[in-house]
Amino acid sequence: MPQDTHGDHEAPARAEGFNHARTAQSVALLEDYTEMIDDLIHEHGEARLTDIARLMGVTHPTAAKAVARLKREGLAVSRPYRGVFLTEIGVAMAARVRLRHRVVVDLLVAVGVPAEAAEIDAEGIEHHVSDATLGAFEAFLKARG
Amino acid sequence: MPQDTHGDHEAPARAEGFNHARTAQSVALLEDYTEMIDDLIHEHGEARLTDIARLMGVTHPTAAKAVARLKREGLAVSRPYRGVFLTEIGVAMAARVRLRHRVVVDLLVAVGVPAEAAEIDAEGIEHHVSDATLGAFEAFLKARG
DNA sequence: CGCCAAATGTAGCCACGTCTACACTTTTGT
DNA sequence: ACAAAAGTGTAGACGTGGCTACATTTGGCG
Repeated sequence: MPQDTHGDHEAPARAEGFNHARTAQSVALLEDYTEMIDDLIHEHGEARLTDIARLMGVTHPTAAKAVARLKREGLAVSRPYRGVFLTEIGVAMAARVRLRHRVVVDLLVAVGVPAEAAEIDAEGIEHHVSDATLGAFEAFLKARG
Repeated sequence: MPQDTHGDHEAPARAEGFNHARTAQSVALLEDYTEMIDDLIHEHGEARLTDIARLMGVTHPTAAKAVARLKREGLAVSRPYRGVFLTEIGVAMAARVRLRHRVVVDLLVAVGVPAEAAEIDAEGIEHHVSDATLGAFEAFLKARG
């Protein structure tokens, strides 16, 4: 819902973080669905709308709209009453998102967060982890082997 | 926008994290504005709508709507054409949010994230940090004093 | 004091994510 | 093969956060 038709005018530095967070939020949904679809395809050979909806914790029309957006953005394809599939770009995004998710969870655990909380919190945190931060996380994890 | 009228039906464990993240999102805006108002009051003695809007990186009607919601939720008070003030609850929330923000930034820096990226990313991350995770962060920071 | 600029309020629009309700396919089971 | 069940599509409603445009109030300055 950020629709961001404009940008920053002349936003003070303080606002940068907020605008950034709002933008991230708009991408988060794409990332989550993309990863979920990729998971389903790997596990069941196909991604059914009903399964997507159930696993995402939403109703099927909501999932359908999300898939429509994925298609609009060139991340997925599907034909009526058939499953959903990812495009090359979608697959790449899924891989990137999955890697980031694992790194975030690992880092949280590494600094002492209980595994269960780490999994839940990571779902929200990961979308706000920039490349710079991700790199630092990886370096930290590597350094303590 | 989660309107969450119901909850989980019977969401699989997988969905828990997503629902949690969606709920957090709905609270994030309240937290951000509350903290911003608190900051302004401390720095300038009052929180003007225009300043709030500018610092949040939005237009003034958007800030006005947010303030209206804060008032609805009992976090702030204001009279027409006067500044905005926090209720006791609002002040408490601001303090909690500020502490959490600082801990998150400190932790990011502690694991090697550049200060600038840490500040920006923290703005999005903090809203998804549960009490359990926050506690772990504090323990980690203390342990390496 | 009066007037104009700046601040605030209000109305109306759009996009989004969510839901319910209902229509229509596809699959399944007897 | 056909009816019932399951899956999918589509319409319509809501709340929210964003914006622009316009109305109103404050406040400062000549």
